[in-house]
Amino acid sequence: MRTPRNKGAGAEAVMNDAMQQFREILHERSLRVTNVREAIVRAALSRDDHFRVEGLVEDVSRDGLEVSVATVYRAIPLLVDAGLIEPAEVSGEKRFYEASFGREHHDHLICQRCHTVVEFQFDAFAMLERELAVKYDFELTGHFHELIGVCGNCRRKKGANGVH
Amino acid sequence: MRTPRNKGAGAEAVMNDAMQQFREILHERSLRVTNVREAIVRAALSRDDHFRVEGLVEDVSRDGLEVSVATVYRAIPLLVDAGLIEPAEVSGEKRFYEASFGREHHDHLICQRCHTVVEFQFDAFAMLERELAVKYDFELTGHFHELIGVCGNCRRKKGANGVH
DNA sequence: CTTCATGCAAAAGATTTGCAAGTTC
DNA sequence: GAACTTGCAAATCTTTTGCATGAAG
Repeated sequence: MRTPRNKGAGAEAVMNDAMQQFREILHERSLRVTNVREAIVRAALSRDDHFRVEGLVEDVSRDGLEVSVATVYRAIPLLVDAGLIEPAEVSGEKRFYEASFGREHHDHLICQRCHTVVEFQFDAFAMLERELAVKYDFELTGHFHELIGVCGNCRRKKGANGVH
Repeated sequence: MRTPRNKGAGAEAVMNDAMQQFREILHERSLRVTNVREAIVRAALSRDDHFRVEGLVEDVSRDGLEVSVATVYRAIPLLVDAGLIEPAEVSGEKRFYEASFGREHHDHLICQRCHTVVEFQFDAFAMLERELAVKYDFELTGHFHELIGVCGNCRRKKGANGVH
């Protein structure tokens, strides 16, 4: 469901770069480089899906080190600011993140029945957004763009219209 | 900041149509038409801004009738399904809604410094979205599109770049 | 050895739910 | 009268925070 990932040789290099970038953010802010924070970074960047804070807690502990949710919550903004992760699936009730470092930006097409998430990347949108920003005198720093619908599979299963 | 609203003569007609649509949803589901639900609908459609559940509770009570938050929470999905309101500003931590019945669909451009919200409506986006839906075999039912940036005012106040 | 990080438990905030009493159809 | 609503309070869930103890620089 997601764009190709760095699973092999490149993966380690990406992880190192990400960690480097993370340390820089920490230094800039006079914050400490700790095992726990690095473990959180590794856990987050190892995920290929949309994850929640609880998921990271479990991943870190599965990795040997225990971490409290409070600590992960405190670390999340740092990872976001360092460009390692970003919010995903904003329109739903729950808060999800996804690894973004070293990956191309994309948006999501979400099936409201089976919750399948398809990533898409469509430059035309970005161009229009830039046009709009100029028109309203905004300097763009980010965006959320989610398309909600019913995927082909679900339509075939339960009928051809949107009625439930 | 928002598109022109029905404040005068048309407002009442819109409210009636909305209420009609709401009653239909209730009937379809064998749910009851109650004073409380109608008061919630009136409160929601009277708002021209992005509101929260708590705000509706206050509006309804200001209108003479008391209602508990639980009841409003229970009513929200009905209003959404009836097409009277829709989620707005999902990107922040808090959940906001806005009246949508009888109003043109629009998306938001939000200033991350002063939180000004500018509405925009740009048909070109919709066309691209339809194209994408076809490509991925989705039947679109909705979308969420929020542009984040820094407005001209804020840029002039605190410098020309995005650094804070 | 000063400043920051962490875990824990408590707090806070938002939303949901069980239940008894009141309403709608 | 049967089925649905509502308010209330308790329960959940998610995220934040205060504080004492333990590390990083």
